[in-house]
Parts: sequence; C-alpha cells; structure tokens
Amino acid sequence: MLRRLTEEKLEEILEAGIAEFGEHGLARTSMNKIAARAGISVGVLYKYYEDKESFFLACVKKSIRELDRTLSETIQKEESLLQCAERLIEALQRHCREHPSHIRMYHELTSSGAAELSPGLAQEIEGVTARLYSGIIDKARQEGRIRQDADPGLFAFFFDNLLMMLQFSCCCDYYRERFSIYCHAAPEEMEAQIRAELLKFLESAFTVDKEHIIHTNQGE
Amino acid sequence: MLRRLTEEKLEEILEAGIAEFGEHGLARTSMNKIAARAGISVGVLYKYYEDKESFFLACVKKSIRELDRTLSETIQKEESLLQCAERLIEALQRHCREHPSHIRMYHELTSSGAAELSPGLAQEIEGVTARLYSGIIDKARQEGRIRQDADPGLFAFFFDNLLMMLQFSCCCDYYRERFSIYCHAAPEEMEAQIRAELLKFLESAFTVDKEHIIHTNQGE
DNA sequence: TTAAGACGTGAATAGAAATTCACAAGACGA
DNA sequence: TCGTCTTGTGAATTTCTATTCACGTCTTAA
Repeated sequence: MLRRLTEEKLEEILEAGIAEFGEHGLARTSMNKIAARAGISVGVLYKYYEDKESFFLACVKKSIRELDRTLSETIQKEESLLQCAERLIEALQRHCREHPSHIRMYHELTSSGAAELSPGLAQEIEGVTARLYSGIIDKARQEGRIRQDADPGLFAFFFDNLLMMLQFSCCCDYYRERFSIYCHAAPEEMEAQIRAELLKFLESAFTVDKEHIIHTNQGE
Repeated sequence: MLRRLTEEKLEEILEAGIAEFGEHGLARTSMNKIAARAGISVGVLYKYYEDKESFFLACVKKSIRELDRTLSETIQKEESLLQCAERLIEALQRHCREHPSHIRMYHELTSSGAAELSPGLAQEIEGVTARLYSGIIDKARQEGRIRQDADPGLFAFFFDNLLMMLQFSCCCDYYRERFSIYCHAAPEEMEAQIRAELLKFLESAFTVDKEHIIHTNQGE
C-alpha cells in the first residue's frame, strides 16, 4: 500500500524522530527504527532528508519552533521580573508535561553526539532566550528593582540555568533520579511546590532591598 | 614488546577512557580507539573488564573518587553557607581546569547512552553532595540565616543546579557556546567574575533580611 | 483508458565497532 | 636451560545500522 505523504504525516515523522532521538540520542538512534515508528519505509526518509544529521536538524528546528511559540505567548506583557519568571516557570512546566521528548532531545543535543552542530544550534536555540532574559534583567536593574552591582548577562545566565535544569529534571532519566535524591519524590508530584520554591529562590536572588549584606570574607 | 601492566598503566588506561568518553560519549567511543590512545591492545581491555559498559563504570568510579577528594578537602570547616559556597565554587573551577574530560564524561553519562546505568550512578554521584548541601542549608535555616520558609531540599537542589551548570559551561562544547552567547567571552577568561557574580546571586538568594517581600500574585 | 513520471518500498550493501580467540612473549620454578 | 603458566596481541568474527537502488504502485494528463 502506498500513500503519498501528507503534511501531517511529515509532522508525524518528525515527532517520531524527536521521540527516538530523545530516547536514544543521535548516535544510538536508528533510521530504520524511526521509519518503523512512523509507519513508513526507511527509503522515504532519505528522499526528504540528505542524511541522519539533517533529519536530526529538522527535528530540532520543529522543536525550537514549538518552544518559541510557547515562550512568545508567555512573555508579552509589561510585567515585573518575578511575574515574568512565574509565568515562564508555569509555561515550561506545561511544556515538559506536553512535550517531554522534545526536552530529552534537547538534552541529547548538548552532548558530544552533536559536537559539530553545537555552535550553530546553540546560537539558534539560546540566542532568543539569552537576549530576552538579559533584557528583562537589565531593565529591572535600571529601574532599581534588583541589585545595582549585578551583571545582567551573568544573572540572566544563572536564571536560565535554573530553568533549564528544571526541565531536564522533569524529563530526563538521570536528572529525574537526581531530583528524587534531593526531594524524595518525582517532580510531577510536586510541580506547584517546585514552582513556589524556585520563585522564592529567585525572588530572594533578585530582590534588592537588603539592609545587611552578608559578610562573606570575615574569616573564622 | 610485551610489558606486564603496572598500577600506573592501569590508571593511564582509565584516564584515556575518560578522555575518549568525554569527547565522544559512551555510544560513539570505540574500545579500539581507547586501546590505541592508551598504547595497549584491545584484547587486554577485555581481560580486565567484562565489556565496554563495565569499563565505562570503572572510569566513572575513578572520576568520582577524584571529585570526592577535592570536595572533602574543601568543606571541612565550620563555615557560613556563603563562605562554604565560595570555597566550593573555587574548588570546582579548579577541578574544571585540571580535569575537563572528567566533567565532559560526567555530562555524557547523564544522557541516554547510559540509560540503564542512570539509577545507580545518580545515587552514587549525587548522593553525597545532596546530603552535604541539604545539611548545610538546613543548618543555616535553623540558625535563621536564610529565609524560614525555604525548603532545604529544593534550595540545595537549585544550588547544585547552578554549580553543575557552571562546570558544564566550562568544559562542554555546547554549554561553552551557550555561555559565550550570554557573556560574550569564554568562561576561562572571566573565572573570577563568574565566581563573584554567582556569589552575589547566591548571597541574595539565601539572605533572609528583607523588609518587603515582592508581590508576586497581585495580578495586573 | 493508458502511458510516462513521481514517489514510496524494503531488501541488499557497505562500513564501523564490540568482542573473541588462537597465538606469541615474558615469568618463574626446577 | 627447559617447560609451563600467565598475560598481552591484534587479526578475524559478528553484529548493527546508515545508506542505496532496482522495483512496484499511484497520479495525472492526454
């Protein structure tokens, strides 16, 4: 039986690829398995994509598109840094629930399997959020809402680190295990609490009104 | 020429394995290449180790041992949370400089290539630090040095997330790229600044004396 | 209705790498 | 010095999978 591939089928194939890449990583994922999972033959994959690598890139692009949509729906309004953070965390938690394999694939792509692709991918994936977060934080600083001596780039970097690890901890085996070592529960059982505590942490980290700066270097 | 393997040679072989695993990940690393890199024949690898997986585990064990040594030398004293953090950051930055391939291998091990190993490894690797950090933070909380409503487990988790990303950002290609997107420089060019800013971030996050808790949930 | 062209199929090919094993080289006791 | 045991060697085997290609099926235009 031979069916011309529809637009939806093509999306399905990408989704199958994302799932497999997320489960096994670029190196260990078999094109034959992807085809089987998508219910097509291997050959057709090579009609649409040059090779495994470009298929992988297409999967990543699709995934980026969906994440960007989620994010841009989330951060439109004029909001305070923390309101923004709260919405972001919520959105990412939802994204983890709905597209865990996307996050897993994203994690795989940071590993050495995709070494040659790193430079381009990092730029494409992180570029948007980096500018976004740095901008938000810089604005907050200029408005005097966070400490004046904070470096916006690095603070944005720390902020994104926390969000990224949040996602990995929800979706990736190793990090799920690690989470449960810290918290004795699976992340999906305490989504609200995680969100609340992360907000507290960020709230403290970002808030400026301290009377007493802790004395780090007073020795024993 | 045939030389009986010495204790040092065995360590060298593990070090070669760590380097290869760090560069290519578990799946893409070839036992033949490891042997060549270590200057021995493949066969002998299989005399000492059951298969690739157990060799990988031996490499990880060696790496854990060295990290544990670094950490236990670092956190012995009775110190404040932030002093402790500062020492930790310094120690980890040094560790990154001296053993980048260990960090790379650690990162590879969190990816799906080592899926079956995840549970055991996570426990072994994270168990110690998790208890350590949670303990330090819990103590600080009981002494009233950080906000009372903080969950020690989650705060320790966030703390470790930041430290872990710091290491990846120094040693792993993708994360190095990502770092430079945020900060427009390579991490080794601004080690001191990173340390200082991360301390500020943590200092703020952990410090308790705030008059005004930011109003997160007041709506628009 | 039909024939050319377009597209999907999946068995076959080729290459890479894990693992094995028959053999060789040193160690050691007599 | 000799024979045996231990241990390292690396070519050969096996397995896995990316990629190809000769073929069959559908579409479509006349």
